[in-house]
Amino acid sequence: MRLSKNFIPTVKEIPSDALIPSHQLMLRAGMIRSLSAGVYSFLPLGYKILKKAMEIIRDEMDAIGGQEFYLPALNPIELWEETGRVKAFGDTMFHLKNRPLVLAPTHEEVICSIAKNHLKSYRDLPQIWYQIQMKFRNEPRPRSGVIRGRQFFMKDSYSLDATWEGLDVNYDLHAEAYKKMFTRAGLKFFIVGASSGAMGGSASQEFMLESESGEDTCTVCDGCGYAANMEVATSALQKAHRDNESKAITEISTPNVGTIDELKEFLKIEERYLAKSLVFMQDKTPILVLMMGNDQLNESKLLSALGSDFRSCHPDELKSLTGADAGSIGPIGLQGFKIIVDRRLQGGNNLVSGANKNDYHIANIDLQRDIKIDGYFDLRTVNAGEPCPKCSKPLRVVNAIELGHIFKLGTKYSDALHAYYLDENGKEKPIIMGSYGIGVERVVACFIEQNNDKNGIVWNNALAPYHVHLIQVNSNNEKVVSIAESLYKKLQESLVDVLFDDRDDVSPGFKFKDADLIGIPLQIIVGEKNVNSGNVEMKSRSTGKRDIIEISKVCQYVEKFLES
RNA sequence: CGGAACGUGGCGCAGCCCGGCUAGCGCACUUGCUUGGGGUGCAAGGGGUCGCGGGUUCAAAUCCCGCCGUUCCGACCA
Repeated sequence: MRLSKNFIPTVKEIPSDALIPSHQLMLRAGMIRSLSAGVYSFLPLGYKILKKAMEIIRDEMDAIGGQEFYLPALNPIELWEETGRVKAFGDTMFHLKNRPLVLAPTHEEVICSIAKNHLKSYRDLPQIWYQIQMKFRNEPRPRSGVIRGRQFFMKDSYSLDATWEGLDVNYDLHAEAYKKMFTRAGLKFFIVGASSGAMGGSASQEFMLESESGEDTCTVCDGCGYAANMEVATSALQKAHRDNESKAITEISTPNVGTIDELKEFLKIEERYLAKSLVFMQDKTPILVLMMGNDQLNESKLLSALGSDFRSCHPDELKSLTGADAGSIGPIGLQGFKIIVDRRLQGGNNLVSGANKNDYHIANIDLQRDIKIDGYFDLRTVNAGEPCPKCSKPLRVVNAIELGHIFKLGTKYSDALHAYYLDENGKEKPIIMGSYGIGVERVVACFIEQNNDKNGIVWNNALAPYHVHLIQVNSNNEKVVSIAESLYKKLQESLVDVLFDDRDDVSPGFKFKDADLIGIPLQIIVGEKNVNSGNVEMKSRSTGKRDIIEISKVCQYVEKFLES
């Protein structure tokens, strides 16, 4: 492709709205332009790269027997009413004003409606159905360029099975396919156990990429490779140990002591003896949550412990429910509360907690003796430096970008939409589903996040928009022009995809800067210096290494380079 | 949705606090010359409803009010 005739609008200056490297570079290299918040046009260069990413994904999906669909973005709203997801998505789903249609944010409903009409027998199963298409989500806050947009390409696949064992097989096939895709794309990723959240289902893993600009938080262990989303992460931190003797309960005066730190200072005791109380409302039931010391409650963990949504209490509500303000609330003497306790406190005795009376605490609480407890759960948030639950090395806490997510969905959607099949015994059963997503733009943006330098992007062969970047340095030199032209022709004949900088109105420095910015792995530089002795220069974008080679050996060199 | 900032030729910005000549600078663009291995140099040009609406004033890019847009922090994130 000739740069003189094609549209790759590179820019020198960094657009002020772009903060992260991938966003800045995608704009500067002429890959994308923004149209409005979270909505991007892909220009020819960017689209070419996006298609490369899709091709890798498609290839690995086909390899596990996936069948590609093209599904409608416009969905009748009634379909979404049936699964209750109009409400579940709420404002995140785009609604059309002049038809009862919504823009699909994902496609479980459509897949199910097809399955329901055509997969009637266990003999029709299993199936893997996938699509690589635009999804629409009215994100309240788009950010980080194409990493969180309001419309984006997603590879979504759905496994349809007759048995739970079959689901396990398809789930594992997807996990393996994902590893292959991301490895081929050159991404340094890790896999975490995750919360399946409101999506429902039994197991779920996320494919993550460590990045400062990530919106998820994960713990990772550099020792053994353990990694988990903070929503489910645990550590091998010591539990409360039980003193031999449980002392008698006593009320103690603690004037002006509100926080755990103040209490620790005031009583001069170890933090592990302190039980912090938090109050939530679930429907109309007040919930008291006990945490050790300064341990932070993780709301995702609480959500899975409670099973349904909850909210925190207003200050005046706290006072009327417990008789005290936050800071003096405790488990002793509460009426009508459900009490749940973090596992770290399990078995604890001689604990101090609020007395439900301002400025007073109760000492020597024995959880087994003094309180009726409705359950122990892991509720705390892991902190950096705590020991890994597998190997006890210190954990790191990192931000990460979610590239892909695989779920064992189960029968939630097939039940709601009556997608049933007949088993060997002629018995009607819901199809068992899995759902597996990948953010395509994220694959591209994440690659750039991990592969750039001060001059621009550094593509690998898998995602690079062109195989080689041919630079004709001196357009006024006939010999340079004729050699560059003949190399262009010859390379194209060898099926090499060439970006040819044949511009005659641009200085050499400008061309080199553009080449480094766009970041094609191999640059072929045709300049006066070398052609006079029958040579051209091959420059690797990643290493900066230059080889002077004979003109006749260019194709051979390129071939070898592309294989590596 | 809560908090904050910004909005001035295509891009990056100055001017605004303290109202007053024809709204400026760099990049990009056009033309000519120049240069030709790391965003050449010189010269001459074109391009602006100063986000939108209202108000104050003799006079508003500048002060006041409202709205819209964009970005950041938080909440949310299937």
